[in-house]
Amino acid sequence: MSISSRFAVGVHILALLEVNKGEANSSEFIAASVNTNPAVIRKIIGMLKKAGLVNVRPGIAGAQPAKNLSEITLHDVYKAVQVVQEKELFSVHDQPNPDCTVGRNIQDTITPMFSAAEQAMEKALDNVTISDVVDDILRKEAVQ
Amino acid sequence: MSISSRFAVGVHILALLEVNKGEANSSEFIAASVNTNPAVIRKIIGMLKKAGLVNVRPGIAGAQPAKNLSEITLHDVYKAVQVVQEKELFSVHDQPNPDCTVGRNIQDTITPMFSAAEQAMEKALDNVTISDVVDDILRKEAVQ
DNA sequence: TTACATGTAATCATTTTAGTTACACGTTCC
DNA sequence: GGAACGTGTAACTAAAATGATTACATGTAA
Repeated sequence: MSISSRFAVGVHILALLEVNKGEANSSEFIAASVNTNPAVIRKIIGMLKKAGLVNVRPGIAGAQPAKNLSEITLHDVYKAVQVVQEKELFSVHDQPNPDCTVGRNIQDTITPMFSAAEQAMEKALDNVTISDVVDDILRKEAVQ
Repeated sequence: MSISSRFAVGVHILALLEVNKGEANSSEFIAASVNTNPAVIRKIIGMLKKAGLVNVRPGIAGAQPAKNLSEITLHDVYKAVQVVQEKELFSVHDQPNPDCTVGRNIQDTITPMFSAAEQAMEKALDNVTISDVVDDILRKEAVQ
């Protein structure tokens, strides 16, 4: 199972806003870059907006970053697009047998262990900003 | 999206083998503790066997850990049950527009970033062994 | 040979995702 | 005011993945 590509698309969108900052960046234009449907882009941009990462207004083409891109981390985007929603990244089988020693304790035991691993991942995502992403894209572009 | 509960079930099975080590631990018995179907248990045990974590033989009831439980980490189980198979934990949208600067570089840019986060998570899973899980279960059980 | 266990394939229902369509609503400009 | 264009959002669809279930071949032991 894989994590929703909404995450990667969210990063793509923010990077595109910077690289293409002279343009209007309508949902249709962004959709062409991502290669998907404009409605999908609008939905994801709506999530980024709700998280305070971009500014966008109805009827006006284009979106703008709501803060400096060096202040937006991959973790911010990860949270914004609700990759895991209210649920945990790791799912635990529910309703194990309460008549069994392991069954009645396994959930309480492994949940914090799984959370620790999830937090380690999120911390790693905190170390990379959209600015880093843009820099890397432009570096790769210059080399070619 | 959540990571397959196969992972949690795999941990459950290994812990049960230890806590209940006097018994036969047939797939039917384990299924009752996990609260699922015996065939599901057999499939997961088969994966654990292939990874060298348990010993089990056709026709003979029960499975046994193939090594000391303090030498089996959550990461070992994670890999054994193929939570992410050959794919990455993070999925990247494919076929972004090659005519766009961001589109033709985004995949190569974010893939290693995502991998780093994934590895941070796996490293955290390496810090916990099945022995730790069993100890915690028995500790919780004693308190009640 | 009978009883019981594992190994494994096939099928099904459920859930989630992304894609698609459609339309209400906001903005701009003539 | 109205035409053109854009965002916001809901509804529906197709595809993919998961876990559950059933069935049966194969292995073991008494």
